[in-house]
Amino acid sequence: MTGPRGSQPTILDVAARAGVSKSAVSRVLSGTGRFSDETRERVERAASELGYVANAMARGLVSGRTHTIGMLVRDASSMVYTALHAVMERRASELGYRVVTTTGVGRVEDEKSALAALVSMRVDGLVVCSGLLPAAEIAEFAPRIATVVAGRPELHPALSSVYCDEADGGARIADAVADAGHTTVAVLTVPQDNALTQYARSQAMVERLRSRGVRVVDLDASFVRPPADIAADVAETIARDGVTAVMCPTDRLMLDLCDTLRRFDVEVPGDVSVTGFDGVSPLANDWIGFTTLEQPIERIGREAIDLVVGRIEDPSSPVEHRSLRGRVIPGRTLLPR
Amino acid sequence: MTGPRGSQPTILDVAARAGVSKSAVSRVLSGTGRFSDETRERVERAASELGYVANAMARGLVSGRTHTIGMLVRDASSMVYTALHAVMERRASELGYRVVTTTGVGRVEDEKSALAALVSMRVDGLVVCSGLLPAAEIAEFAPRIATVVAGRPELHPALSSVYCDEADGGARIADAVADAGHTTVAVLTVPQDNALTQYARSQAMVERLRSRGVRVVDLDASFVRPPADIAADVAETIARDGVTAVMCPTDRLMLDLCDTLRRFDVEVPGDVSVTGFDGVSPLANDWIGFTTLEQPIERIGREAIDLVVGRIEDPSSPVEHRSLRGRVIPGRTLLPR
DNA sequence: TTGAAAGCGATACCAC
DNA sequence: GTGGTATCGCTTTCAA
Repeated sequence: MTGPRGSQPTILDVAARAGVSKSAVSRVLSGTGRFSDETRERVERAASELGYVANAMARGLVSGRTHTIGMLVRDASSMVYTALHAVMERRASELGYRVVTTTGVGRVEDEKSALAALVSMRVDGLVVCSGLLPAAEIAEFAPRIATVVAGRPELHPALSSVYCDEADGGARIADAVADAGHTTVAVLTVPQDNALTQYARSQAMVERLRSRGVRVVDLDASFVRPPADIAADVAETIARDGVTAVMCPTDRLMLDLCDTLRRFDVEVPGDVSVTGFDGVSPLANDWIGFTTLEQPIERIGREAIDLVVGRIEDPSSPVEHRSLRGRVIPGRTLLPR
Repeated sequence: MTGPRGSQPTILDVAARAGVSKSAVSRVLSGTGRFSDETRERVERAASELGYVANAMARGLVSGRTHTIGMLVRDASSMVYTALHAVMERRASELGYRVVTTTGVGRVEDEKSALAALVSMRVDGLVVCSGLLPAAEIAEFAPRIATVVAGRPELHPALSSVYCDEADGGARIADAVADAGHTTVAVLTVPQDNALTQYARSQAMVERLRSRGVRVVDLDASFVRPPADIAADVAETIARDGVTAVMCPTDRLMLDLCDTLRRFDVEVPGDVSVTGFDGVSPLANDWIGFTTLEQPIERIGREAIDLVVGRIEDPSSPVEHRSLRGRVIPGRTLLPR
């Protein structure tokens, strides 16, 4: 180590050790330009002996490119974002990009700063996977960085997006419930500003149920309400209104509901049928048996990456909005009636 | 926008617009040094009008600090890593750091390059959450970057680590099985080089069971084997050896097993009891009812961050190894016998 | 309090 | 083929 304690070796250290100029080192290590075999060998040896790792900041500063896509996720512990993350990472690496992920810790302010952090790193492209941050905040960077919104319908004219068709999904799972013969159904709904997508799908469920002549009870499932309170409402509506099925906007909420309902001596699916939404592993599993709508996560992730990379490599490529359909997964939490 | 199309405004653009020098802008925006109120106001206005976001590369290049912790996770779709991610993000932000996450896509080679990518970004610290990458590969960077291994016991002298006490955990869950009266038990085991931690916990289970006089059938659960094959082995050993309980090294594997066992007409827990390991939400849920060992994810994540930040801010702070105990979560997949 | 100037570590365009 | 030099955007002395 040449520099002060704790500092990393630079291209100059490598050059000195190899007995060549730093230009030569740069050429060899980046594989551009010409150099002799001997130069290559000496440089490579020196670099590996020194444990040299090029400084991406310096490199990005001059080249203006980082070959990195920044991904903003809403909640690192959500399975949906998690699944998206994995898919995107894979696709990006196929295309020669690296993905770095950051997340707000739930608050809008944090997400803004997380997004700014990504921008400050000068990632080549941005994929936003969060139904929290308003489109305007995201669009602010769009003129300067290729930006795609994934997993949420966002028809902003400056932002491309890929998402599950929530209206179709909500309608289909509602059809499954209606087809099973339920005539009085509770739908858990979150406020629009809690989560756009969840709101949209619940609305679609309500609408389709009504159009099929099903009586609908709308229940408040705001994020701030403890699952126990929601379960209490559900238990009450079962007793009072004769509800025989409950539709949830996410599998996660469905799980919490199934869990807490037991405290009210309500068993799923014995006493009431329940459906979810997302269909992401590991909850989407035959043994668990959730009846749910599976989002096309694989395609969403893949196409989101394809869209950003497309825009990175050709900034003139048009904004696109891709709506992808999910499919109903039948399970044992929905019983015919 | 001053520069060429698509480029971001620089400190010079802000300076020009505010009618001050770039030094002044730098001082105001980073809040260091002295400046008049008027200067501050003009700079702030110019910056926000331009949508200026400082270039972290340029900044980091000169300051030598990024205030960023790089996190390497093995598998972005694993719930354990995902949970760790969320915890770390939260703790880091409390301490004034940002976390960026990368992941290999499963192969050792990819993890090495993902780690190198983090190093090349010159993150201030590294948290490695992967049982895949050999310690030597990780340790290579340790002299120059504060490095902590989380979620896996790593006693390498250059690396701090925080992890769940696998031996204790394996023994405790094994005790639960033995206490329930099972006398012939199958333990699913993965090869050591598939996953150190999983290997360790399975070994601990086997050992404890044997020491309690339980007959143990060791079953191969290599990552490469399809769950159906594993389930077939389990079904066979139930029929042939009279196994009444199966212990799995992860909840995930447990779930796959429960699922595929049904194809062999083996019901859980009716025909056989099953236990898992990890206890991470959402699978750790009363309704699902897994009997498992809950890892202290919250503490692991928090302490990992505390350790890296400690070493970032005081490089002379000693290497530490913290072993944290988990606890058994009773569930309905383990029946007394 | 302010601005000019010197780098940080790499790349790229030069002559040689 | 090779090495010098300007340059990327910013922070940080250092004079003024």
